[in-house]
Amino acid sequence: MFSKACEYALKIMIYLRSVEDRGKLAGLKDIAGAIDSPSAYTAKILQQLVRAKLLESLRGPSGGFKVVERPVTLLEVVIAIDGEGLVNQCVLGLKECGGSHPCPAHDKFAAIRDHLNGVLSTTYLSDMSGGIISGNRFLKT
Amino acid sequence: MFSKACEYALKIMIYLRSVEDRGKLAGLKDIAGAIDSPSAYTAKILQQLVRAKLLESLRGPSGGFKVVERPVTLLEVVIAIDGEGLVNQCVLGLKECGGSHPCPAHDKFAAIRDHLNGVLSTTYLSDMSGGIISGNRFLKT
DNA sequence: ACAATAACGGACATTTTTATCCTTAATTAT
DNA sequence: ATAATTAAGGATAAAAATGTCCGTTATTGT
Repeated sequence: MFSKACEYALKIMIYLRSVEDRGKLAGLKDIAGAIDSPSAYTAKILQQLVRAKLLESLRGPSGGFKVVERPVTLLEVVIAIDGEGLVNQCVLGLKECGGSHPCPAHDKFAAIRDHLNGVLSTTYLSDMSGGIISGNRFLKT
Repeated sequence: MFSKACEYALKIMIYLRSVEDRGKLAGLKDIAGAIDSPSAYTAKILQQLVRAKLLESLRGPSGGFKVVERPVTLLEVVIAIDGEGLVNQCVLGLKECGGSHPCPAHDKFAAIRDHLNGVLSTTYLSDMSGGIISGNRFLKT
């Protein structure tokens, strides 16, 4: 469904939201440990998220990353890493699908895409971070 | 959502079902033309579908491919090419997700997966082929 | 039997994704 | 100022997905 990079990105964002809820910020090693991801690759994804303006970074000792102030949806994270394909492209790969030129699966998958879109666009990082803080939800193993 | 190979596979199966509805069978070139896919790569996917027992092949002049007799669902095609990951793995990539060890997104995505699973497992090739035959639905451009 | 046809299968090539390494730049604390 | 720390960025490597090429095998029609 999502690329590996996007899975990491979602976990990063949820984790950072949970850290920030506790008034802290986290560095690369901390993050990679928390989500069990390869550190150097995680650094690349963090950079993408900073460029996409979903994260802010601070260099130097006691530096690290934190989520921007405004509420952030899962959809924003997915689009920042995987692009809009999942949410607006034909499942059979047709360039133009819909209107007078639909693929055979168009209607059934339009409903699924709407469902997915609905969840992604109305779920905020803050909806996910509570379970991490309370220890009822997990980001690894 | 699906790999390119799986997109091709779904188009192949729907196309072949529509051809067979008209009492014919189709060869590689015919198929690749109908779904606008690279011929050699398409051949590899056809082989996978034969091995998965979703297609039967006939060699020699007037040979080609046809869908097996029994009804085939979209889910069978997806699993044959992309495996069961989409349908039973955690969207955040957790090995174990659910029960006492769920990821933060578990519930919301379980619903989406159920929806997807429902559509894939109850939609048959024959449900898709009519639109191709009548020319109201398309497999390319 | 023979030639033509079409699927099969292995090897190879290209592209994309995932992952690592190492140097540079910025910031902090001493 | 200096040393330590941490993100940024470029180059490279490894793996997986996508795509191509070509010889082999089975089948058909003549």
